[in-house]
Amino acid sequence: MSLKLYNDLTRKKEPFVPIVPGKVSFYSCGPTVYDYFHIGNSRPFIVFDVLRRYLESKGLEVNFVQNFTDIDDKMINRANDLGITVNELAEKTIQDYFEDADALGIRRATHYPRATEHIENIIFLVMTLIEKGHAYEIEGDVYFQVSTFPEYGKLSKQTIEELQSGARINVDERKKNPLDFALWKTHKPGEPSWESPWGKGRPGWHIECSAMSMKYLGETIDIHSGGCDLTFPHHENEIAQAEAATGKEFVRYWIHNGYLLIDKEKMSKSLGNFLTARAARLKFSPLAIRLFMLSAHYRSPINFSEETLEQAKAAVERLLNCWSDLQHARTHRDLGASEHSEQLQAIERLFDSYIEDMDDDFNTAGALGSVFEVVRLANNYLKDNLVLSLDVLEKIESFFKKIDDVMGIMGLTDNEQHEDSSEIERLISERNQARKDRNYARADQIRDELADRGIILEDTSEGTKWKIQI
RNA sequence: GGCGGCAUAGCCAAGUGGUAAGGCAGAGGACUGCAAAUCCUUUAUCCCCGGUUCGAAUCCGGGUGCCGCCUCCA
Repeated sequence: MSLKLYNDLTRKKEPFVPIVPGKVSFYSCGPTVYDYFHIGNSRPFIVFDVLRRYLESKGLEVNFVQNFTDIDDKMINRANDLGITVNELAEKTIQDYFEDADALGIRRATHYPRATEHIENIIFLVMTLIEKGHAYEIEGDVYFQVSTFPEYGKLSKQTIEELQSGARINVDERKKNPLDFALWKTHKPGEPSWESPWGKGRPGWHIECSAMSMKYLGETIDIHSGGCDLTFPHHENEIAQAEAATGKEFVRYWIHNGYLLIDKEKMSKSLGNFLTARAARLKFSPLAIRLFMLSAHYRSPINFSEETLEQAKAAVERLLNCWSDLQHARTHRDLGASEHSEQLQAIERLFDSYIEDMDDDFNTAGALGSVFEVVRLANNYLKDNLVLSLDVLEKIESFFKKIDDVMGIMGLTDNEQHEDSSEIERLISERNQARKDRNYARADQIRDELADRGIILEDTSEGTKWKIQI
């Protein structure tokens, strides 16, 4: 059993075989840091975080690189609007990025290269392309000449001619071909610029990813990911730049996530129909947002709505309730050495099924099915057996820990519980004494106080359970 | 015009040849100081038409509808 990934380059599912056994080089296109990222932007961050974690769970060492685009038109315009420098804007936005990404359980990448810190690498790459006849300079601008790269269009499955016929852009008359794209842009007054062989200027957008990917991961890497709207032109151009320069294959597996829609429309800043990830995570729990993102296949469009998020939240609560019931049972039930091999085998089968789905092009929605089947198994097990097998309990707990370590939907590993459980237990005892004394006013008071702290109490036939509200 | 995706129960969503996972909501039941919460059980023949096949949601042809890329965009 091994991982298969849908490769957009071949439009087929292919067995994933890393270049270097045991290691994975993974470049994921990151944000342009001019504003908070919105919940649509967070889809690739979350799903590729999960893919990265899954690879690691298989024992692979993943070198995960995500860039920050910190110089382009949007950066310049926004900085001007705010009356700050482009660098100040970048610093502030990157800080905000980490605040939101961390809160959403997105693990830190191995490297976060920024375009402005790799100007030398970029210039060197542009020089190489000029030397090799793939690029030309006009009045301080440098363009990539697509006609010199016959494979141009191989990712978007279009020929240069087909791409031209559909072009809607206003053609810059100086370019040799409308599809030629800027590698270097000449300096304009009031814009940040760097010295280069072509005068002062700044890099084009696409070149940074090629340059930084090669710097941190090598000329040929395993995986390059991004939103499907980056397929053309961004990733097509990255391929052209890198492969024209090195003569080697740039990326083995290209993977793209589908859009997040809102009211059936693409969520985007230009349409103005966006919700920032910050607002979303404050309104819904990060765990619910993650489960929502994983509830559909990563390549399918997914519709964001109040209703779908509430559904995800309820699903997370089901997981968490099961977990807290298991913890309660551990301390309140007899743990006999009784044989429950049927359960053990069933859990193993469900874990295999989870792996099978994840291995099949990262089918998180299918994998979640197995997760919830374990929930039902666990609930039934607790319901049907007064004396529990420690083996079974540990097997179930281990299952949840493993899937949570990859999906991050239960907060078992990343969100440490900061509540003082002994304090809570003490209040619960006090409340139960009050209940025995029929002092329900005091009992309810304690329950309300804990509720204010986000602790939910549940009275059951085997005592009072507590859990944290998400 | 070119390229591509999608259509499965009230909602979300797996499933690519053998009579449809899972989640949410709903209904019934259990538990309970009322309540809440929780748990259990339960709910579909897969957009339409035609074809291939012993057998199709799953393959082929046609149709309808929705969406995306070809311009900055995750």
